[in-house]
Amino acid sequence: MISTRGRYAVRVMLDLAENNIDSCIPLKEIAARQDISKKYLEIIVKDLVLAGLVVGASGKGGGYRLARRPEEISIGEILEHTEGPLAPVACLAPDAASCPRAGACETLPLWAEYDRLTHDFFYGRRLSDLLPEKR
Amino acid sequence: MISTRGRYAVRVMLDLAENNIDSCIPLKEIAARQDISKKYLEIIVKDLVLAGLVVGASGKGGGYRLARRPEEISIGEILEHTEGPLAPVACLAPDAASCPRAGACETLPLWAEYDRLTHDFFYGRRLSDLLPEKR
DNA sequence: TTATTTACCTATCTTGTCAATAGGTTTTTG
DNA sequence: CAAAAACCTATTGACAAGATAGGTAAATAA
Repeated sequence: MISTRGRYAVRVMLDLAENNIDSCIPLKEIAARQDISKKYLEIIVKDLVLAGLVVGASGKGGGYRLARRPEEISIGEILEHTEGPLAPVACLAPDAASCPRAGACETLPLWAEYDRLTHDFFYGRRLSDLLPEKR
Repeated sequence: MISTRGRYAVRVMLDLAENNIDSCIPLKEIAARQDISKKYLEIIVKDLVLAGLVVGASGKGGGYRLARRPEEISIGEILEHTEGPLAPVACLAPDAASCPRAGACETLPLWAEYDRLTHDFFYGRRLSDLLPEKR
C-alpha cells in the first residue's frame, strides 16, 4: 500500500513541474495549492532534497525547484526515496535478512514476478507523463 | 506491501493442495511443515474458512481441506480475504470515503492503472500454478 | 543594516496495525 | 470417556503512519 508520503511526494513534484520550472516555489504555496499541511510536507520534501530530486533555496525569494527536467524523473525514484523500497514482500526488500526458506520457497517466484511488474511499472512512468498536456 | 497474513495464507492453501486433497489435515501438521506458529495460523485460517476457501472439521481426525480444486482458486481471492483489499492507495479501497479531489486529481489515474495491474496479476494466478508439477 | 521570508532541524504525540501469544470452550472420533 | 482437533476471545509489544510544535540558520528586499 502506497502511503501519503509517496503520494504527496508525487503531487509536490508534479506541482513543481507545472508551475514555472525555473524559478523557486515556496513550500507554503504548494501546501496551499495541494491542501496539505506545510509542516508535513517539509518532512517529505527533505527526502526529495536528499535524493537529489529537488533543490532548495533558503531565504526570502527562496523555495524549491526540480533538479532535473520532468522527462528525466521517474515515478519509481520519487516513491523509493520517500516510501522506501517498492518490494511487495519483506523477503524481497534489499535489506532483508535472507530467509532460510528462500531456496525452496514455492511462493517466492510469485512475489518476485509481482515485484518486477511493480518496479517496471513505476520506473517506466515519468513525471512528465502526469502533466496535463500529456493526459 | 503484502504482510505475513496473506503470505502465510497462500502457503497454507498450497500445503493443503499438495497433501492429499480429499482428507482433512490438522493445522498442527501444517504449522510444523511450514514452520509457522500454529496459534497464529488459526487466526489466518479462520478468514479462509469464512471466505469459503477451506472447510474445517472439528474433533479427532479433523482438520482442514480445500473447499474447491486448486485450479478454481485464485491467489487474488486468498489475499483479499486475509489482507483486505489489494488496492494500492487508500483512495481506491472499496470503503474509502471518496476523496473531494478525486475528480480533478492528476495522480489518481496512475494509481488506478497500477490497481488494475495488481488485480489482474493476482486474480490471473491460480493456486494450481504454484504446485511443483507446474513449475 | 535590519526585518522578513524562507528552508532546515529536532523532538513529540496519537492512533492504528502487525505479528504473535495465551488460555480457554466446543465438537468429534477412536 | 479421553484424546485430538477446531473454534473463540482477549491481550501484548513493537513499530510505523500521519501528523504537530517550536525553534535555528540563511538569504534577500527595504
